[in-house]
Amino acid sequence: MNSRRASPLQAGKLPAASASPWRASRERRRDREVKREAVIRAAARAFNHKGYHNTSLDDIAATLEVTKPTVYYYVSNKEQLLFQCFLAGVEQIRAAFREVKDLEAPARERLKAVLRHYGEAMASEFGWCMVRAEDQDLSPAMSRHIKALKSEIDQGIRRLIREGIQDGSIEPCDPKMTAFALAGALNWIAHWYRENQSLTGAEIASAFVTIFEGGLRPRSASQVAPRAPLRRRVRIAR
Amino acid sequence: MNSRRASPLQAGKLPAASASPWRASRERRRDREVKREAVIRAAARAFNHKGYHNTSLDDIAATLEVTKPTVYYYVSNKEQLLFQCFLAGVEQIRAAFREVKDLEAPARERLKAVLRHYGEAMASEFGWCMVRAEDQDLSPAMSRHIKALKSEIDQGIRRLIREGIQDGSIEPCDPKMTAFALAGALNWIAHWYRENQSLTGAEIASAFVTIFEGGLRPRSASQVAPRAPLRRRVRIAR
DNA sequence: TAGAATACCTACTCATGAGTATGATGGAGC
DNA sequence: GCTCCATCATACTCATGAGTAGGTATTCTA
Repeated sequence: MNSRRASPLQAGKLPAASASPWRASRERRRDREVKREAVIRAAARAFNHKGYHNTSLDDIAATLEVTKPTVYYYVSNKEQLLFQCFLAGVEQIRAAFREVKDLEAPARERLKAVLRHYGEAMASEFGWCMVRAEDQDLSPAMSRHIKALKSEIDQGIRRLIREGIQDGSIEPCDPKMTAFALAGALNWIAHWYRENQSLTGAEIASAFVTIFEGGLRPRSASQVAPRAPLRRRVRIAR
Repeated sequence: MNSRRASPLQAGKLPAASASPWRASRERRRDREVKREAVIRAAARAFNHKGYHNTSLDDIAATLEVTKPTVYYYVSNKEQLLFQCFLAGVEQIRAAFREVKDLEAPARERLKAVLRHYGEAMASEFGWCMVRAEDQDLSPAMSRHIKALKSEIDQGIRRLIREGIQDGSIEPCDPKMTAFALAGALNWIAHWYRENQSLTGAEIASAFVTIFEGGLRPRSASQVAPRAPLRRRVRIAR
């Protein structure tokens, strides 16, 4: 483990974003930040895979091929670790809001853009942490912090909906309930999405956006008269 | 199970569904089932409130004013307890499907009926358990069982969507993605809904159904031209 | 080249909580 | 009265996992 010796991969050809910065380059480079991020990323992966409570810090350390105290060298405790994962995910969504802020498009278009990024974030390795970082598992202070961030996003969505209703790009509706429905559908992605899925997060988000936009009720005025009698459900009574 | 002696509360005047059957009536009545259900209900409440891993069986016992071995007298282990809570919730949804099975209405109407019950179940005390009973926390066998039940529900929704597309009551769409979106929005209720909310589960479900049905894009052909220039977002350029 | 940091490891402590062994109590039936 | 069985409590065991104490090696700095 004690290898001085100039490393050849100094000028970063870092293969994948997932490799362990420890064993990857034997000699100790002290880019603390790189390693710290690797810890957080590994934690996110583990939480995503096994859940917060079923992941021990030993597990995370093993993934990185180090020991538990090393993990504690980069992060103060397990709760902090979850919190950092949460932040990493939320930041993606906040960026989406910023990106859209000064666009001149109607609100529905801006909302769609945000939702697409939102969905991508949910399908990322931090999705689970954003969705499952619960008050229940966190100290009161951290719980408040997380709630505030979540609320900020919720309010952002509601605002876009209200603006859409005003500028006529969105059908009048209850902004609160609509925001809940939208966020719920997208949050749920974090529950079922696994990498190596055929669709990317962005594609899923797009599909959802299309569904939400159009609605289930047919738009074509043809409104085919419900021809229920076609159904073959007479069968065994009882 | 062997209750000889006519029980006075046979013809149920059960005050609230929440009272403890133990201390509530000091003398021991041996309706094992009633007590067992009380255990499960108490567990569901506790899981709902504090999460599975943050709830000890001592907690649950304390709620019922008994001790842990008493809980183990009615249920074999913690996992079983979670599973029973899960079942209680899922059964409500399965009942909804059965109820709708032989209706002569167009598929969209049947779907709406199912979704309303679905939403109610999610707002019930078993909602959390249905949504959060994860593979991660369960033995492989139980995990398979739960997955099968979830899949059954998912497939049921997809089938209704397909039927709706066929009978013309639902706009053509991807049944799988649409089912995910619907279920996601409704499942999410279990995360944020708390009793003493102003809306009931059924009302929330109805609101969601309306949103899903109509879609965000305005239906009135008036299609107000996106008058984006109205917006006042020129401000500080970075 | 001698400290002084930095980065990491071995080997603990210690609380928590699931699950159990065993025994007490009290009513039912004879 | 005695026995059986259902019900419940006391008082454990035991594994797990968060977090730490203290030491070692490597690199930086003067």
